[in-house]
Amino acid sequence: MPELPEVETYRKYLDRYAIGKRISAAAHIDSYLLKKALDPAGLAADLEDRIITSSNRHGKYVFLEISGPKFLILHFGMTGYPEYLEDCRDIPAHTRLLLEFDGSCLALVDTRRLGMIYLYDDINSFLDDKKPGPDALSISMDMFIERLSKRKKPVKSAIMDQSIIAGIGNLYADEILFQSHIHPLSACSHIDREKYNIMYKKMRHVLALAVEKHADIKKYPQDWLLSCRGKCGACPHCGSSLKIIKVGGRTAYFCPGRQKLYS
DNA sequence: TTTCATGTTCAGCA
DNA sequence: GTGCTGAACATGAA
Repeated sequence: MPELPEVETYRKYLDRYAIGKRISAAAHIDSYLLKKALDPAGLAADLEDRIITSSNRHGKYVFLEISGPKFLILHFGMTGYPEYLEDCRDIPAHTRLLLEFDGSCLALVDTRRLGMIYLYDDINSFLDDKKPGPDALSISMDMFIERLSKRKKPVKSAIMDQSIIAGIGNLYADEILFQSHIHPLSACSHIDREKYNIMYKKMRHVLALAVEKHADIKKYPQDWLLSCRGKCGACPHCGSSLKIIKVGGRTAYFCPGRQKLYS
């Protein structure tokens, strides 16, 4: 479930289990995930005998710095996650990249294969290529308002647009709008500044608390939409039934009684 | 069997 | 050029 809180949780997991490790070999490489003309043999050769030295994150991307230096850049798609293995003989199904250390292993597992793997010499050239917007937990309120308020598209599509703000996906977009009392179809250009202030604070609150809870939905407050989405069907605040619509091709849950449409 | 799913990308259109 | 929409991608669960 990789949106910003999940990806940050994975980054911390990698910090714990991969930093300082020497890569003795890379195996189980699925070329479908390799981008930028990477090929399995070339990637394996580039990774071999390197040490993983640090990690960073921008939006939904994790950057693993390896001695050289180079940067192994991971995107977890819709179903990806890292898994550390004490015993390399027990490789999980759907492993798309396996980094072998001296005795242990790190698997990148991704059932649907929508994840992405890049290797870059530096992070800035990667950011120049992909041009993601500012990270959702780093952006200032002024920048947040500036980047959103001129858009004409529905606010939900805008906050999920990685080139506007990086890190928010379908589930957290619904949660942020739910807590901000904004209808997902509201036009960005019609939301007033005061409401943007609220949305900004709710965005930070939702993402920060989700990171603190290690993106474990079971630990989220009961009055969050995420604790309820797809299960209870009723708004955890007012009890009226949640509505399900499509916004920008994605399923949106919201409470029509509490979320105002700006149009 | 069909539909849907937390991801991005890109062709096509106004 | 800008900005937006919807289909496509790969796979499994309901």
